Amino acid sequence: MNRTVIEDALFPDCPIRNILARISDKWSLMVIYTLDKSEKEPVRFKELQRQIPDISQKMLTVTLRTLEEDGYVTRTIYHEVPPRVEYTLTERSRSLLPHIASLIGWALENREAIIKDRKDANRK
Amino acid sequence: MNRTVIEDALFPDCPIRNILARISDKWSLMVIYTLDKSEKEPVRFKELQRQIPDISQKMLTVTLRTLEEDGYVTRTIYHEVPPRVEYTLTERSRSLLPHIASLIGWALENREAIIKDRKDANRK
DNA sequence: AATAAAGGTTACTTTGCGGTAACTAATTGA
DNA sequence: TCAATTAGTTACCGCAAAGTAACCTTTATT
Repeated sequence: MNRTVIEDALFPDCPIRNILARISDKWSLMVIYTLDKSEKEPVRFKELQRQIPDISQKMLTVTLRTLEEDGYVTRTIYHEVPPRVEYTLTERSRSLLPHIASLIGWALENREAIIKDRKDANRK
Repeated sequence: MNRTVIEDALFPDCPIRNILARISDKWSLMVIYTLDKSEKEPVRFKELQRQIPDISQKMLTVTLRTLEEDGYVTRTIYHEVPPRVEYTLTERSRSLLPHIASLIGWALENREAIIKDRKDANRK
């Protein structure tokens, strides 16, 4: 990755910006990580809700649908009553996860310094 | 980085989420990459505007101020007329850039497949 | 006397993300 | 007969992010 490639990749309304925007919303990464936790075991909708207690039902649905559209999760419907719908991560999200992890790692290393800087800036 | 750390790092309203949210807004990465392009040469406000033509003056100001608050850029004022204000990246953003680059690299590798999936999903 | 220059600020408006609450389906158990 | 269960959908609302346009400052130039 050289700088020229990156530069081109971020021009206004480019697909890269678009792709990253869709996973940097409020809930996508949280959902992906929750699914990842289960080690390839499919997870039901209700179980996701239990593990992410502060997400609303609507946003869980919307987030899962968007993730499915972009090929990050698969959705399997079982026609039972009450309904059973199971979600699993695709290979695509598994290949994404290390990159996210490296970002989070960076944030963990730098968070104290950043929060301090932020305070100093607002003190003046 | 194991999964437990990542999990903890994403709990609701945690500082990590907060830090990442502030650089995943509409303009921050674009500004950081534009500054990076100049190879440690300070860049003036007007020059940033020229290189990011679709950003509004207000949003360029707001973005730069936020980046300064969090220690990603330094802002140097020269009391001349007309005014001169120069921006440079800090070591902090230079240490962040490789992680972003790896994400963008991933997006480049996967973009065609993702866009295809998205089309297929909407065709049905 | 008017204009341009750089780097903003301000007020106002628009957009869209996300939250809330109510409603649905079909079946089982009390 | 009623409630509970799962996995949603729908309509409505609020807030914050972002866009637009006008205005400001001081000095040099025409």
